[in-house]
Amino acid sequence: MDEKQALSAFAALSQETRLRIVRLLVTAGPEGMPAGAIGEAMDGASSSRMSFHLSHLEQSGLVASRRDGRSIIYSAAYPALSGLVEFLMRDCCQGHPEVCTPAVAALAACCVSAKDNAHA
Amino acid sequence: MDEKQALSAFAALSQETRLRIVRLLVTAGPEGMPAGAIGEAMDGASSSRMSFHLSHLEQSGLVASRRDGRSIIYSAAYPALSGLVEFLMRDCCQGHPEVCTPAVAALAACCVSAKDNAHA
DNA sequence: TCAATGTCTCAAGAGTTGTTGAATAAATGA
DNA sequence: TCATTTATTCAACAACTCTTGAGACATTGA
Repeated sequence: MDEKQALSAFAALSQETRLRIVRLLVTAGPEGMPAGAIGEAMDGASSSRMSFHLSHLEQSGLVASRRDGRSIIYSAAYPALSGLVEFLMRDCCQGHPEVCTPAVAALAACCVSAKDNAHA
Repeated sequence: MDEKQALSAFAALSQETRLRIVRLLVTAGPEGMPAGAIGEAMDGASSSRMSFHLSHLEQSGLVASRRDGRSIIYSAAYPALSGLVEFLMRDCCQGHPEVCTPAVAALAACCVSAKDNAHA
């Protein structure tokens, strides 16, 4: 993740519909969802509007797509999300570890019950 | 951190100058830096331009300011950054813990040498 | 009090972004 | 082949964002 990619990702996430799509896909898991189903979840947004936002997200690298019959399935690009988090907090510890451990703890909290390798 | 705050924070981070300011302040530590010094670090951006971006960042909650004599000192709002990371990845584990542990690991990597409470 | 320093505010203009509706394209099944 | 379903592309327009330059405000030291 370089600055250019991070800027594109943050721009993608700074729009209400797109942020909701990303969060929906994050919880939907690796299998993803077809564009139509995502559109319905966005209080029935028009197809051209969905297409605009989905392609914006795909170009930013935050989601991936694949065709399945007539549908196009979109899914969260988890490595890109990890990379963005890492980019944002990179160098946060330069002499001040107390500053970023809360961020780690907050993020780790959602994984703790499942696995305990957060410090790997 | 709610959706509105997250949108504002992502919008703030989606602009090159502002992203650089945030990363500069993150590494600068809690003491922060005066506006003028930040401007010099942004290849000498004009004072009105810096003021525009700094107040944008302050409104989004990502940085804080305080006056010190003639200078105004800006510093990173670390809790807001933690909150944003947490918001972005919230619910990432719903049945798929393998999906977010890389993000935790990436973030924890920068803290590991200092402290080992990343799983707290 | 006055000049200098550091920063903010404001208005104007160029550029960018998001929505809409109509048209297009790809895949499927009758 | 033809109608249907699913999704994309395009042009136009309104709304928003960023930069610039001029001016104003707050603080300090002479």
